[in-house]
Parts: sequence; C-alpha cells; structure tokens
Amino acid sequence: MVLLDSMCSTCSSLLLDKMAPALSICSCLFPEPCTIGCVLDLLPAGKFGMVQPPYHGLVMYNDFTQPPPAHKGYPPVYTDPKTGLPRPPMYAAYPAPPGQFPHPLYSPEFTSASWHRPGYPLTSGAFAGSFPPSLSSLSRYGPPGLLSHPGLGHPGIPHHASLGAGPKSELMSPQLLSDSHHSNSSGHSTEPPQKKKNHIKKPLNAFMLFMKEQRPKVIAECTLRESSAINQILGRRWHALDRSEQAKYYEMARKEKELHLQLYPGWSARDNYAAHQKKKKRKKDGPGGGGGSSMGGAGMGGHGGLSPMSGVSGMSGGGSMGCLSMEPENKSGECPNEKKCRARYGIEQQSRWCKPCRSLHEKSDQAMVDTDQKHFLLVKTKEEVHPL
DNA sequence: TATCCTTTGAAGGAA
DNA sequence: TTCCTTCAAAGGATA
Repeated sequence: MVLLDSMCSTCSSLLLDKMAPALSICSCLFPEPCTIGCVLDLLPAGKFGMVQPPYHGLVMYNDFTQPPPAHKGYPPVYTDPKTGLPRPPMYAAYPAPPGQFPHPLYSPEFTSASWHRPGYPLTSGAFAGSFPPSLSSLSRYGPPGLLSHPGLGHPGIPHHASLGAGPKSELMSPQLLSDSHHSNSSGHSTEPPQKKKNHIKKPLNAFMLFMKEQRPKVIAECTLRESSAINQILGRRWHALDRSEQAKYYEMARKEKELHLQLYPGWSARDNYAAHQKKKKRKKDGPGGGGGSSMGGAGMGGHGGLSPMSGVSGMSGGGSMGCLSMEPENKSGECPNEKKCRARYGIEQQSRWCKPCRSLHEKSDQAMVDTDQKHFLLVKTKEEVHPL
C-alpha cells in the first residue's frame, strides 16, 4: 500500500507520494474521512485484482492514456462491510477515452502548488465594469442564459429566494410571498405559513451557488447523504477549481446580489439576524471552555479555522490553517494581541508573525509531518508484512 | 422539534 | 481598518 501523487476524484485530496500508480482505492467514502489525502492500495504494475479490506472505496484507474486493462479482476468488486453483499464501485472513474480526464480536477495542470494557492482574490467588485450598471430590465428568472455558464445546467436559474430551492427554502419573492397562502392552501407547499413571513434570505454567494450545483453530483458519485461530509468534499473541490472556474460563480453571485438588491432594496443582512436569534444555542467552544469567541463558532475569520474536522480532514486546508495561538492547550503561545497573525499577514510573511504564532505554526507543521511519517511507517510496515 | 454539523463568502457591527 | 459573528444551502444526526 502506498500513497500516490494523485488526487481523489471524490474528495479532491491530494495524495502524497509518487509511485506510478496503476490502480488506486480511495478511502474517502469510509466512515473515517481522509486524513492525509487518500489511502490507496497499489497493486503490482500491470496487475489488477482485489484490494484488501478495509478499503472498499472508489476505484480510480490512474493512467487515462491507456485503455482499461483486460483483466477479470478489474474493476474489482467490493463487499459491503455492512451487508456482506458485493457492491459496485461508487464512482465511475474508470478510464476515460485517451486524452480525456474524467474529472476536471484530474488534469495535468493541477499540481500541489495550485492546491495551495491562496483563496480567490476577487472581491464582489472584481467584476465591476463587466456588466451594465442596471439590470432593472432583467426578469428574476431570465432571460434564459443570464445566469448560465457552461458548467451550470440551469440557465436563468430561478432565484433560490424566490422559488424555494429545497426543504429549507423559505424566502419568497414579494409576489410569491403574497401568494404563499394560496399555495399553502392548495397543498403546494408544506411549509408552515408563519415560517415564510417576511423572511428574505441572503443572496447566495459564489460558494453557495457552487455547492448548489455540485451537491447532486457529489451525492451521485459518493452515495453520501450527510451534508457535513458532502460540504467538506465541496469545499475541497472549490479550492481545487481553476480561478476561471471560480470566477463564473463569483460572477453569478454578483448578479444574484444585484437582483436581490433590486427586489429588496431596503433589505439588510442584519434583518435576518434577529429572525434566527433562537438558533445557535452555543457554537462549541474550545475544550478549554469559555475560551472566548475567538475560538468558538465561526471564529478564525469565520472559516477554515480549527474546525472539529480540521484534525481529520488533513490536507483540506484544515491542519495548520488559522491562528493556532488560540489552541487552549497552548500556555506560552497565546497570541498577545489576539490578532491572528496568519490571517493577518498570510503564510508568506511569517517573519511578521508574533513569536507565539510562529512557533505554534512550526509545531503544527511538525505535527503534520509526524502524522505523515507515522502513516508512511505504517504503510511501509504493511508492505513488509505483505510484500507486493 | 430545533439545532448541530460542515463548507466559503458576504455583510454588518464592534473594537 | 481589522476582526468577529451570523447567515446563506443541505440533510442526516443528535439533544
């Protein structure tokens, strides 16, 4: 078993080592999420067959320039650990025609460098000038193609706020709001009328639009249903997107925002704060308890911080992301000014970080290396016990 | 039944 | 100006 310099086409994790893979198994579908990329089973070059448990995950054939190997054991059939019954691979990642890459992330241009590139730098105003100053002539639902792009199969996508995008959709356009009682009485909506009243939801941002589009695909590929897990995958995919790809969603989000502004001129995001005051009993604080708001909830800039999953999501941007000076077990390493140095100065300007933040960052890096090394040792041990 | 989880981005308030 | 909090979607899990 080795780690491959490749990427899981489901969770988009980068793998660690380069060992000329032939057949690989991704562990991202297992109860335990990927820890350091995906754990792969490697069969001897040119040979294909059953993989060893417990890796029952998806199958990826990594050499897309070659036709599928003619071997009765390929693709392998896995046994569902719960039912004991054979089950097909979850992800149709078998070789694409030569020259094609079955997954957009699986392109030769994709490197670890692009994986670690900074976040999308554009602000909501980054597209200023790209659009007419007024969209007042545009219908909320069209014209067809207004909000479409090659990756989105919903030209003129109905606004989530207007039509209701799903079970949790509550926002209605003013017209639909007034009609909501009719629709309720006619049985078209199962939402209690009182839940819909005057609640104008925020326009979706770029990532939300991306999620909305990609979620069904991920569900179809992975058979996952839990949104937390799906969102982690989507987050990785989002980071793995090309800048141009992300730009499409930022553009859509900008249009969404403009339309929202026109529909609800006096609306403020603040309006929704009160509506959900009952919510969020207590976003979990750090283990130290009462560690202040900087650690709890959406701190660390709101995202990418020390989420509970960051320890297991490994390369997903968790790990050393965020100012680790907020680690409760850190005694001397408290960031004195509580300015998160990493967030403030970025990873490239560590010289400007305060000492505690820097040392903690080094520690966390070392911890990740240790984890990798442990895993590598485990892998090597298994290889020695079960030589390929 | 309500909230949490999990993601990123945007908005708004506090310092 | 910077940081922090909340909310947007989604649906299973949990209290």
